Amino acid sequence: MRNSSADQLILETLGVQKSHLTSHQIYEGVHLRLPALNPSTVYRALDRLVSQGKVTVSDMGLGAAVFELAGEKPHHHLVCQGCGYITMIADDQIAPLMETLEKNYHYKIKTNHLVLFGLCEQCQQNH
Amino acid sequence: MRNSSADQLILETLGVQKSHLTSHQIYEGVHLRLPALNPSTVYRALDRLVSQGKVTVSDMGLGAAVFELAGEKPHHHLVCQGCGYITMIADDQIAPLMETLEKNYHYKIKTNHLVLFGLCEQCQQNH
DNA sequence: AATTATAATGCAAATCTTTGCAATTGCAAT
DNA sequence: ATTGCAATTGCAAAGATTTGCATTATAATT
Repeated sequence: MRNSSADQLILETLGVQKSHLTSHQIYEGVHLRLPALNPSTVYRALDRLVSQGKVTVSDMGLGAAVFELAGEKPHHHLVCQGCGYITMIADDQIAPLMETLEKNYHYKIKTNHLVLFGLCEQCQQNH
Repeated sequence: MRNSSADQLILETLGVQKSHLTSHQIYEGVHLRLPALNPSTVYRALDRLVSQGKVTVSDMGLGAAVFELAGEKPHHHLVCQGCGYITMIADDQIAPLMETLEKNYHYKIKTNHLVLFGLCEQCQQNH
């Protein structure tokens, strides 16, 4: 494992934007600052960072996975499959489960962003 | 919403294989039985089924999202980012959380497959 | 049965992502 | 400083997925 400039750029980009970025958005952002950088380099660097646990991925049902810095404050979402509305879930509700799992399975969980799909109250009725 | 033959084929394929299939694997499977079917039709049908809640998606860190029939018995995984080993999590451990969330947020949760990433006991030490 | 509105499909092009291989770079050991 | 090894990168090609638009099929209505 080596200190790569692509990795650095990606980490900075994620650090600045602090939002959920798709791989392509990341490529675009990095490309602005260093146009010479090849797409495949960016995609490969992203893979690396994820498997190193420095970056996390989640699927928010947007058609593409989204990335963010690992170590950001854990936060979670409910996504309604009826209307698309996204609700935040406080980490208080999730953290205890994570701790239980870590204890039961002797695991150190890195996932800091859960996305759960379902139907909101309204969309259950409109069914 | 209409009864489409592509949808039927996909549901049957998922029903037979009962495993986690990527969109491309699904396309291949369906293509075997009906070679005339266009890729874009399959991908669009898959989208449709997901947003209708008949099929669920999850990212297992394999580089591609995996699909399965909604309504299958809920099951969950821990994926180790060190060695890649996959541990099953009993639904007993997860179900209570889901119920709590459903109550607190008046939601009907459809996600039946959680995938959490982290480090197993060994890989924490080898760090 | 004919008509209409809407959903699903095919096709081709565009876009996004992955992969193989050769060239380059960074790091450590000499 | 030089050397050697392994990781990273660029490039080009292949592969996967999405999109726009015209066409076809479906279901409901008349």
